Amino acid sequence: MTRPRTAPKKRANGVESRQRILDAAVEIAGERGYEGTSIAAVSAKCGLPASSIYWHFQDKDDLIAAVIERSFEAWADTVELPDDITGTPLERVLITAADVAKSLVDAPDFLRLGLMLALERRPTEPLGRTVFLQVREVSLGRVGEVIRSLFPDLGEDAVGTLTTYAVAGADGLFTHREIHGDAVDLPALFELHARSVFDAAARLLREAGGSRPAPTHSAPCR
Amino acid sequence: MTRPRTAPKKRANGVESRQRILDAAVEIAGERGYEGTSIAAVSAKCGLPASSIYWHFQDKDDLIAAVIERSFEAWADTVELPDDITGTPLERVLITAADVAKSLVDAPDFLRLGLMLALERRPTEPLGRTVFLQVREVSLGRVGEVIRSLFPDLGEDAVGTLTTYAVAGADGLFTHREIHGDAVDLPALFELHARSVFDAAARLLREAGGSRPAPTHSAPCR
Amino acid sequence: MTRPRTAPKKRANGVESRQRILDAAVEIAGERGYEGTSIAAVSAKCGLPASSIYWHFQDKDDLIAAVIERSFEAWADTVELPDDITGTPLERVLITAADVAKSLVDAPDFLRLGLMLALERRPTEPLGRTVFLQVREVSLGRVGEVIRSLFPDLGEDAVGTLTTYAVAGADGLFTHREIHGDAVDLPALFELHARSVFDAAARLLREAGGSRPAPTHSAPCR
Amino acid sequence: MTRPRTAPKKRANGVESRQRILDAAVEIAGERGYEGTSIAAVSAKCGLPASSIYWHFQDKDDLIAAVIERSFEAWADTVELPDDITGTPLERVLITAADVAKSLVDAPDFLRLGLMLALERRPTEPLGRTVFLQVREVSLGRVGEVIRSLFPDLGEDAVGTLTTYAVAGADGLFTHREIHGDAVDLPALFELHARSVFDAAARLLREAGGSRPAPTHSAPCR
DNA sequence: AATGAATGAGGATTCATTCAT
DNA sequence: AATGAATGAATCCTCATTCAT
Repeated sequence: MTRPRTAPKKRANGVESRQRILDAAVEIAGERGYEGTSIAAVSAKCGLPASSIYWHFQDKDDLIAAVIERSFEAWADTVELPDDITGTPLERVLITAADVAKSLVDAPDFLRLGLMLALERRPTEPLGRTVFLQVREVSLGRVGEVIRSLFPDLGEDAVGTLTTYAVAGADGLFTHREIHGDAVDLPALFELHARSVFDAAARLLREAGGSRPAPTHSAPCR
Repeated sequence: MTRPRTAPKKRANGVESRQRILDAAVEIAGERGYEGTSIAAVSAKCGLPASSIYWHFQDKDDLIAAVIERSFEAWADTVELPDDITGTPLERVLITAADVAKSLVDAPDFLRLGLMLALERRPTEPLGRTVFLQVREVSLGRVGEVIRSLFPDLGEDAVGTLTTYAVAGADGLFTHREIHGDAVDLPALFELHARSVFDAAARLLREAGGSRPAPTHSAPCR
Repeated sequence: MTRPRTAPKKRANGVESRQRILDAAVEIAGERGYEGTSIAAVSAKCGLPASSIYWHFQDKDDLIAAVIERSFEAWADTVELPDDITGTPLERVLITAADVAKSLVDAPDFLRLGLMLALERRPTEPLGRTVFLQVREVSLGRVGEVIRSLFPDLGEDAVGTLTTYAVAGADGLFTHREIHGDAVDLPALFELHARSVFDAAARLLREAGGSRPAPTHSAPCR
Repeated sequence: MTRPRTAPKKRANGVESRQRILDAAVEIAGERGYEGTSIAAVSAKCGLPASSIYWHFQDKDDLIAAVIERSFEAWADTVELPDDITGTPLERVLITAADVAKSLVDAPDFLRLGLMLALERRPTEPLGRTVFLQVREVSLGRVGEVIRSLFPDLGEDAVGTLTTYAVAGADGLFTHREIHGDAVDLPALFELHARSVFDAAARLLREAGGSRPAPTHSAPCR
């Protein structure tokens, strides 16, 4: 009765169907959100009957969650936060931002769908939302690491605030591009944002670094 | 095949009914998005039968659009961009940001629903999405004015870029709070964002001010 | 509480509304039949609110019946069976047929709608169907008279059969034209039909007129 | 928001279910026409839930079209235009007419429904109407063949006119019987009609036969 | 590893009609 | 003489899901 959540070695073939379903689902869910994604529509798009979808996934919730999971993984593979520690902090921030900007232009499905789910507030939270929050936590963690490594003298609270600000800004810029279309120059806006985060870090460092032990905004913002 | 007839309960009062419907709809649509908002649910919440909703609104699309319109107007009344030109530009930026932050904590329905709709990409665009984009344009216009008045020396391209960045950042921070709940300190993050925008403006001014004819980032980002 | 079924002398104005409603209703009912004619559609077409329609007509049944009645009257005014008894019987048959053909080309609403209603077999017969059957009986009567006057020697049974055949043929040709469009040359077909009826009359006369007192088809067909 | 699950009563048998649905639909549609045929009524009559009807048919339009198609096929199987070429032309015309008359008494559903649909003029033509027009064209073709084989000397125009007249007359007589009930002696009327068509053929033959090149009614009527 | 057929609940929307004004 | 507002029942159709095969 266990369903192959991870691909079953090489007995194969069911795997392809599963991929076909996910391919169809990611497209529809990215277009229409959770409620708008009907099993019938996915079935029509992937060519497999609805009952086959239920062979591969427990229910709609499970399907959407898998969509987000896979889409996030694909995105995470795209983004490769640079490990090489050459260049000034600002240079490294800018390179990282450019990298993220490019990845969001290429594979935005998971984020679009994830944000849609995240903005909803339905009484019984869909599994997909939980998954998105988890992978988002992963992203926040990585961004936090980058910031921490770039500004080792920052306190944890400041790192938290900056991380939140960096990620939220990225969300906002991504959303803006989704709204206004390809004309939006995402890389340029990300560079602007990267500079802002960098400046903010410097500001916080200055505030905390001086002799004043109690800077105004030392408490983390989330 | 004749239908039975029953006496109506209340005496007709169109305006009030319309408001009741909108009140119910804004609540549900803010929670569950476009598809998740069923006429039956709105009917149950406002007490009027579904058919009465169709007396006041052409269809679900029309209803959602009206929800966004009214909710935006309510929000726009809440935000009062300060006309008093006292204080330094930074002070004024901070005050404005605080004002917006507060308004978004209080009346976020239109923005949450609007962003949900904006992120969707369904083939036949819902009317509500169009309305949201319109009111968003209004917001962008006002923010642009504020920026222009604060930094009169900025070129139009820079104003455009800054406006985009300011609004997108606000969207991102708002979204972040919707995701992570009331624990997120929206006013503090908005203050941080305000400083970023201010610094970015200064930076752009510096770049443009030095060797006037060839600023690095003169092209607007959208 | 009595509704003005016949136009109320000259207190006037309500009369015009009534006509507007009937104009709209005849158009829609002619297009879509009984069930397909919704009060809302009539209301939209005539510009008066649905409730006003109920001021003028008791219910939908009543409205449709009035439509048929008025439409029949308009048609009956169009057809003027020639009273002048000049010409041979065949000539007179042909003239009559030409007249009817022309009238059916010009004002076919009542017949189209009537036939639609007549073909239905719903358990509770609509008033409109009854009205149509009544006016149809009137038509049959007149045709019978014409036939009787043209062939005074025919027995009543033969007159009945011929009448039925003449009218049914007209229905069929009319229907054919409704199906196949304006390309159908209704006058020519009516002339053909008229000749057929004339020949049939002659045939029946011959059969009955000989010394054989028991012609094969003396019983009327309906 | 999860739906409850109940066990299905019978084991799946697609073909039989499809027939059951069509059986129910033909009965209702024959009685009440297109608009009067509600899916709920069909569901009630065939015992399958409405949603199951939508498994077998795309929508109501598709169902009605299938009803017409099947009903026509059943009727076409009933009518067997006699292949044996014994007897005089008149005898053969009479036999054919008798055959058709009998078939129309027995299986009139497709024709009644078809005529109802054909008389309608709704802006978006129902699929069923199209199907009816197609099968009607088939019938017209066959009748045309019979006429052509019986009167080989007739020109094509005359064949066309006679075919139209024969079929339209049949429609009219059928309609008459639908209106006035079983008392109408359809076979007798069809015999009368058959004689008329025969006489008309003879007349056309005579006209054309005299001064070959210029027959009075050489243009076909449709 | 799949799928054809089915199903009850619920989706948006329209229906004919009423009644207070 | 008319109408704005309302209403319960019905409309067509889609939903997520199940289960025997």
